[in-house]
Amino acid sequence: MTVWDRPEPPHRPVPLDRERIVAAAVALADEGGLAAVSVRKVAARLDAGPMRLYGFISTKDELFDLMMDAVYAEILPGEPPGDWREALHGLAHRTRRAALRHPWLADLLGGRPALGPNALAVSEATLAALDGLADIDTAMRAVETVSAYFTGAIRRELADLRAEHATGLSRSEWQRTRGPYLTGMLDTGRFPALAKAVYDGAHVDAEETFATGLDWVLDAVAARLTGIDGRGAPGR
Amino acid sequence: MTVWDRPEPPHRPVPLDRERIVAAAVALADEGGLAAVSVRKVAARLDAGPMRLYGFISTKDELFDLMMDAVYAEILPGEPPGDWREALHGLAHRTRRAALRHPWLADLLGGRPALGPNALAVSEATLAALDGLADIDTAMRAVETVSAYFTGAIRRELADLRAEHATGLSRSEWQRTRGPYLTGMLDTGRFPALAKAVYDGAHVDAEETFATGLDWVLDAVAARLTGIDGRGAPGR
DNA sequence: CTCATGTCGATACACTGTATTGTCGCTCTA
DNA sequence: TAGAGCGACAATACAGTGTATCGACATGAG
Repeated sequence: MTVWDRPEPPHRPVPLDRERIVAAAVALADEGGLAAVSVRKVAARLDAGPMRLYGFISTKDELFDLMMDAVYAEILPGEPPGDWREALHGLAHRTRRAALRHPWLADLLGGRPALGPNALAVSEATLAALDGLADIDTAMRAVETVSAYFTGAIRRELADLRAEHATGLSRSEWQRTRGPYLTGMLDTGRFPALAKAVYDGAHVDAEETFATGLDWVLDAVAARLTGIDGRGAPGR
Repeated sequence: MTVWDRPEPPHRPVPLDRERIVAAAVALADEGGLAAVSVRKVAARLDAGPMRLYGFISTKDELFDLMMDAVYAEILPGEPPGDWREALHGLAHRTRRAALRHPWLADLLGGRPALGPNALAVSEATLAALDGLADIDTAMRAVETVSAYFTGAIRRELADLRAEHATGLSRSEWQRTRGPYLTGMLDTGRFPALAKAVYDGAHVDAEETFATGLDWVLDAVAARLTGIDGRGAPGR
């Protein structure tokens, strides 16, 4: 029985694991946004039937969870930070850069609790950088407050960015599309303060806005961390 | 020709407007989350065919925009705030309460630029409260920073809340579901700082966490607003 | 060599957003 | 008053979605 007689071995299914699945899903999302990630398309990229994936995940949301955690791997600090401020500063900026690389991250950020191993590692590294500087509750508040800030800021930045890009040519095209409505509204005179802000504002670039707001928040944290009794000035 | 001879007039379509459409959509979302809002279901609530809605919106996303703006009406300050801090404080808390009434708001917050009339009115009222206290750019930064904070904080709070509720009975059931995995991970010893935080943390309630973080951020804003030269302490 | 097992793919279902097309009542004109 | 145009509405259609179910089949054990 020569090779010629023997039929080709039956098409063995491609071996699959979560890593390959997530990589395919992330690639799809990078190309076409979260909406482009469908169970069928991910499976197709892996030469598998759609139902195959349900051996590894039990719901599409879980696929999103895995994608999130894959990105948290990019957010992990490369080397131990010098101090707590550098740790939080770095965390915020790395998260932002990850979101710029993977715009769909903005849709997921803060959407569900991040409990994957990489997300936990990020939390660990961050909390560790605050160790000994304050009681645990203050440290957690610090992390949560800063995280809340950059989550919100990143979401807004990417929402704006997407709104611009959606119209086609960025900026000029956008001004022509959204402009008429907005200028129309502002010219009604019902929003004088807003109009002044829009017309007289400096329109600083996104990164600087992000960095500045972050510094404000970090200053607030510093005030509590370095306060004599750990409480700092009373709020309100 | 009596009434009896005359046939019933043909079924006249229910008059429709955006307000009714949005009200129906909001009701559906309140009951079953954003996922429960489908063009068909909204239309069905109004005794209309699905395509009917496309005379008022051109895309489902636009329906979401309208829903958002409807909620912004609830966020508008009832009376003029006493000072800038009260304005921002009130804005944050009203937004949070709106999100607790309409949990789906968390999915939309910060997702797309809010340009509806009510959103603009909210921005106007907020910026107006800061008028004269600083240059325009500083005022905008203040609003954006605080907004970023409470957007992120609200999203996280509702994500956690949803994760708890999803398992069925809140808290105890949740501990039993997510608990095993989390404790398992923490007990590996790979996350000592995180483990300490989870086990020794005080687990303060959500509203206090929100309020405290907000006060921190407001303090940071205050430092810039009342600074002699409007810049306050240099960051980083 | 046979049989049980468990993995994989096909099929199916209920549903989605939206384009297209047809219909029908109203209003304006001759 | 008859007709014609028009605009709003509904029905149908299509391509795609997440996921449950089920049948087949290659692989391992006996």
